[in-house]
Amino acid sequence: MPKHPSIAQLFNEKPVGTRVTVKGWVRTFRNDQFITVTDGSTIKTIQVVINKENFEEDTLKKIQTGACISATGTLEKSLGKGQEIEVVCEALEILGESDPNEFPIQMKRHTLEFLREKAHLRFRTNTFGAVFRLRHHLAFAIHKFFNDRGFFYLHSPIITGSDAEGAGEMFRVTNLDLENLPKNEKGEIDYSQDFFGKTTNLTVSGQLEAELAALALGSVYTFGPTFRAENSNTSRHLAEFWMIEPEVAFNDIHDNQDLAEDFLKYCIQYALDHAREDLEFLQEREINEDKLKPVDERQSMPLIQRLEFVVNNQFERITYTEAIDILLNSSHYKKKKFKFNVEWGIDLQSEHERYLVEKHFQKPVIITGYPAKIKAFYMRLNEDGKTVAAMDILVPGIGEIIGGSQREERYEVLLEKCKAFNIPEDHIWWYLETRKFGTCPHAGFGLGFERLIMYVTGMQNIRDVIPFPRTPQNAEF
RNA sequence: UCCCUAGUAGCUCAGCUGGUUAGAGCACAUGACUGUUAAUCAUGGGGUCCCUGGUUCGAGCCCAGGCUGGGGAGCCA
Repeated sequence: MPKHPSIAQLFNEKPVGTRVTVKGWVRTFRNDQFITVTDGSTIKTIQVVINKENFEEDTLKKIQTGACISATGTLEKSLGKGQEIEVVCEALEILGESDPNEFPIQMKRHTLEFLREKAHLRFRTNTFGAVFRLRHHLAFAIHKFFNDRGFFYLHSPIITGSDAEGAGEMFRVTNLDLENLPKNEKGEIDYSQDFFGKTTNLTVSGQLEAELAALALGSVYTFGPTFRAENSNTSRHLAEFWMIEPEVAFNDIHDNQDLAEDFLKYCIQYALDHAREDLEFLQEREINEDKLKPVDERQSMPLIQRLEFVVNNQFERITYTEAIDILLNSSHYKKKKFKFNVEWGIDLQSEHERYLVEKHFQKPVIITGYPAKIKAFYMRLNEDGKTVAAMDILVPGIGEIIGGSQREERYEVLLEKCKAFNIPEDHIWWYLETRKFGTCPHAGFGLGFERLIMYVTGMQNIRDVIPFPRTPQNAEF
């Protein structure tokens, strides 16, 4: 514990009449008398009141927006209207100056795009303070949810020798001298001289490893960084993001849906219970930002109401085949408003998913039973022989937030799928072996952590919910 | 990667049909005021109009190419 109380503590305990020290950063200095200070412990700021007669002019000059100060004085009930308590300052120390001509964060509206370029300082703003406090609470909620249910936290490798994860383009990991690559007799690059004696990459998914662990420990989850070298330039994709992947032995696709729905609701409820003030701030922010937008682009429900709606309503559960029927029978389809064709066998396009979630059901939807051809090789083939026990959870505003499946546990069927998907057996021999030695039904899913944070905070761009976003052509900071 | 769109002061933006010395609010500096709430009032400083080239008597404005940001699509979480 720091020797001084945080601003959050001061507001919780309100030790009026006692001598306290506040340390934090100056937001504004009004009237040569009132310093608004934030220390990040809460969205709230505390007002430090000074009598300028009592302080050196040099000190007063250094009370600038962005400066770090330590103020000691008596905590009093505020005489002003804007706040309940304030510190009547007796001693003031400037811990770190901030040249106002250079400090870019002002007490005014900044665009998120501008703040993205100041990622090292944007933590100081209300918005990013709220977002990153929520990010913490959600991470904690995830661990608590799984821990309370007897799951074990599995650390899947970040550097992987497997190139069959099948989830996307990978980043190569090497310590070969790129200016002078070793070659074999055929003139090819000799990867046997690389650090691991073979080609290695950053992981695109911990799922296969999680399956190995689940078939021994029962219920496990991973929660770690994941990397995709795809040239995706959207507000929903990152090259480096954090993913949660539970995997449960003996669960089928229905258990998997129950787990995913419980999980999402738990995390959202946890945020509502533990970060209410931050959510209220973000809700206000969203309402104000919406005023600048055309009416049809505004949120139909305020943030907190949206979150409570998800917590209090059953997710809609439909099959892919039913989804296609709904789309085909929609007036939207009959008026030819979809850009992409709708027929059984297509991969659902963003516009289709959005229609189902935002127009038709207006709540989270779980779609199961996708055509085998458009889903990954490890998903369990259904009795009909053409669909798999896959599930996607779609939420309004974000689209797909969770993708999962019951895994193919039957050795022979999995071998066939490997052939059909051109996955060499010797690349995943270890994965196949779990189906030879005591295989069992099991299921799991993957959740993009940043997408959950987007949904809970209402932030529209994924670059604003991770401290230092990694996207194509951008790895600043 | 494809489509659309934007780039003017530190920030957010305006800038007419191509026409004289490029504007506002905020921020900043100086002063006044002193229980303020993004305080207020007065005065002041501050510009590679994204870059390169072109058209023109004349380009912030028109044209071409590029760079960067944003939105959408694809891929996906």
